[in-house]
Amino acid sequence: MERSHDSSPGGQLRTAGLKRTPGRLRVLGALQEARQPLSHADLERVLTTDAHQGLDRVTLYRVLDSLVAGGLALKAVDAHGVYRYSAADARQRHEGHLHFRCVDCGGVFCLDELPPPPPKLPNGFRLEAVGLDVSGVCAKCDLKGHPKSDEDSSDR
Amino acid sequence: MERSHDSSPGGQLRTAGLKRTPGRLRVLGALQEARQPLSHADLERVLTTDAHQGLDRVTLYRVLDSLVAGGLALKAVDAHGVYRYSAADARQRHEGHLHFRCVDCGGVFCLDELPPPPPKLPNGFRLEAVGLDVSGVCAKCDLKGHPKSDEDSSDR
DNA sequence: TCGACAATGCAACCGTGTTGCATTGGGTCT
DNA sequence: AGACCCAATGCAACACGGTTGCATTGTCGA
Ligand SMILES: [Mn+2]
Ligand SMILES: [Mn+2]
Ligand SMILES: [Zn+2]
Ligand SMILES: [Zn+2]
Repeated sequence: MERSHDSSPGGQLRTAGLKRTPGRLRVLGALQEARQPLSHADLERVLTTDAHQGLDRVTLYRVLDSLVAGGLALKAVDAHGVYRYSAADARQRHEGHLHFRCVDCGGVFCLDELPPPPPKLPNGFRLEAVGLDVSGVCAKCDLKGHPKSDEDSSDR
Repeated sequence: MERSHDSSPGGQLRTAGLKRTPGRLRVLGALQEARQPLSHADLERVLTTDAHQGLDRVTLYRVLDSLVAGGLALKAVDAHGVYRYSAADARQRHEGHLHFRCVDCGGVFCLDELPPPPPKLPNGFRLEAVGLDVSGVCAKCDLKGHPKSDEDSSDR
């Protein structure tokens, strides 16, 4: 039985014109399960189970490249300068509202607020993206003590 | 002659409680001259002249850390995952309006538009920063040919 | 002027991401 | 099913940004 519009990982790969390999299936599945964008390192961890051993480092990078090229995944830099990947369709479900990122625990929370209207640009300028980064400390992390003058404001 | 509120690099270092060393003076000066945020590599280039040889790589990183810690410089990740630094007071002059970043040439342009109002947060959440990232292609880069289906959309 | 302690230089290291190349394996055609 | 082609994989080596440890130098206050 074969549906022409298959929304399973396999069908999505076929639709995108990508070969359906074990690695791509597992990575795409992991991205769709994930509740936040995952880094390469995250994916190596989540793909290494008792059952399967993880992909080769380089292969994972190339799998991610192919998913991005095929429009099945999105790639963005996080606050530490590391690329994070998310399933494209998962991203669509978070298009109509803003998000808050906790700088302490890294958690991402959906807000009940609309994205800002696109700004007016000078003549000849072409707008491609408007990203609003709302960040701070979430309720749980705010309770767990903020030792007056936060000594541990280290990055990377 | 010594003013208590000295806005020169030397005075700013003193006010911030940082030792006034040649490296810090030159780096802070370079950041204040700069018209865009500079990366570590940018600074190595701009600090290496016929007159002076550049600081040691590691020292430059530590100088930048100290300026950030002292509140004299700001640190942010660019689209390629590289840290860029700007003088804090230079940044203040760009607080009342938005900016547009060209993803092609990297240029930053001031927009005649106000920052968005801070969003409402769930109870217990503490807002620390709201960053609006407006990006696309500037007028000059848009002219210089976009070969229909942009083959060169490579990152990093 | 002297001494304490911060800042520097140098070497070694780490994590992320890339490139080259030989080998494997998916998809397709017969 | 079998054969073929080229994309996908694994492995080694590399590039680059950024960090750590430690001995030496220099700032600044006593
Ligand atoms: Mn959401
Ligand atoms: Mn401006
Ligand atoms: Zn949190
Ligand atoms: Zn441009």
